[in-house]
Amino acid sequence: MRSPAELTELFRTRGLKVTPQRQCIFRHLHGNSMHPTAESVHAAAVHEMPTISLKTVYSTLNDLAAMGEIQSLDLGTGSSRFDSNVDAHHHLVCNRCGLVRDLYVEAQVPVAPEQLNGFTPAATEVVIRGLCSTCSQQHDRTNEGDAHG
Amino acid sequence: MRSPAELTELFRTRGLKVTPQRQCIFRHLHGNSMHPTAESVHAAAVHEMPTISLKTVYSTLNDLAAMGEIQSLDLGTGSSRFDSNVDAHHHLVCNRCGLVRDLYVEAQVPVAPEQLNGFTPAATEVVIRGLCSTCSQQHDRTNEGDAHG
DNA sequence: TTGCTAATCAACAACCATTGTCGGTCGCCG
DNA sequence: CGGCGACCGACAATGGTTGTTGATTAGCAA
Repeated sequence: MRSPAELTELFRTRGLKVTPQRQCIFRHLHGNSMHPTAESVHAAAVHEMPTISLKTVYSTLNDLAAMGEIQSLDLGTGSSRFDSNVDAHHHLVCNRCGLVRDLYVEAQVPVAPEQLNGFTPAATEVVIRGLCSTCSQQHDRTNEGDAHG
Repeated sequence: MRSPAELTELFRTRGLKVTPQRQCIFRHLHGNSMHPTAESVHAAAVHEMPTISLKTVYSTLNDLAAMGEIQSLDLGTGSSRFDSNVDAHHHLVCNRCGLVRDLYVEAQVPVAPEQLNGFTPAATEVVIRGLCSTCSQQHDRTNEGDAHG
């Protein structure tokens, strides 16, 4: 996504006011590769602005997503995650802790035209599910423990 | 998924009772490639059993998914969809009407080990989003109309 | 056939993520 | 400076899903 300064410009151009709340959200998203939920953006923002409301966070995130400045992801982890990375990329998702990591890979999906059968593809999303490094190690230990039991 | 008869056996083996409700759900899932939601399974089942409850449908679907007989999909269409196809395959999803189609493709996702960085992959899901044939045509007409206005 | 027990039902409440509403206040920016 | 958009708090409402309760039904093993 663009820098907070650029987003400030963009919002002004669109007739949207650049409030401290929005700037706060811009800053928390910029360079953030954690794929935060609205809740966690709010939690982070509250440290700076104790009275910022979850509602404001949601609407600002939706505004940004509508402008294409961030991406809204539904990875089946219960709540939407917001990705400040708009480049073409895919995702690794931990089945245990829900961690999401960006994955830069050119996926080859050789779809024959007759398989499309009239379907017009627009975007290809690849999600690799598994266990993140932390959960992998915990899983190993769990297995060891089971083996002894 | 297996045939209703096989599922009947499986349920008995597991100590689960084979009720008319469950059999009705088995039948409606078998060979169904529509990726129905719990709601739509319920709607179909009600035609045969007017008093079958949505709750029963949910719990039976969850039982089947826990046994690996069907697959629960979250494709960002609002509600979970249940896929009676457990083979390795991917999905086409219509951005407009939410239609889901199976896609049999061997996706090549060349992930370098250093990209995994400790992540242990278990499954790769590919979702191609776009417009189904029906919505594609409607979209074309809409564009024509816009061009005239 | 009987009896245990799981399954089901209806009706309802609760959950979670998200959005809407409202009245009142604040403050961005032309 | 002033209009209007944004914000707040507080709350209700949505939609999908799960839990609860108490009564009834019925699968299936003995």
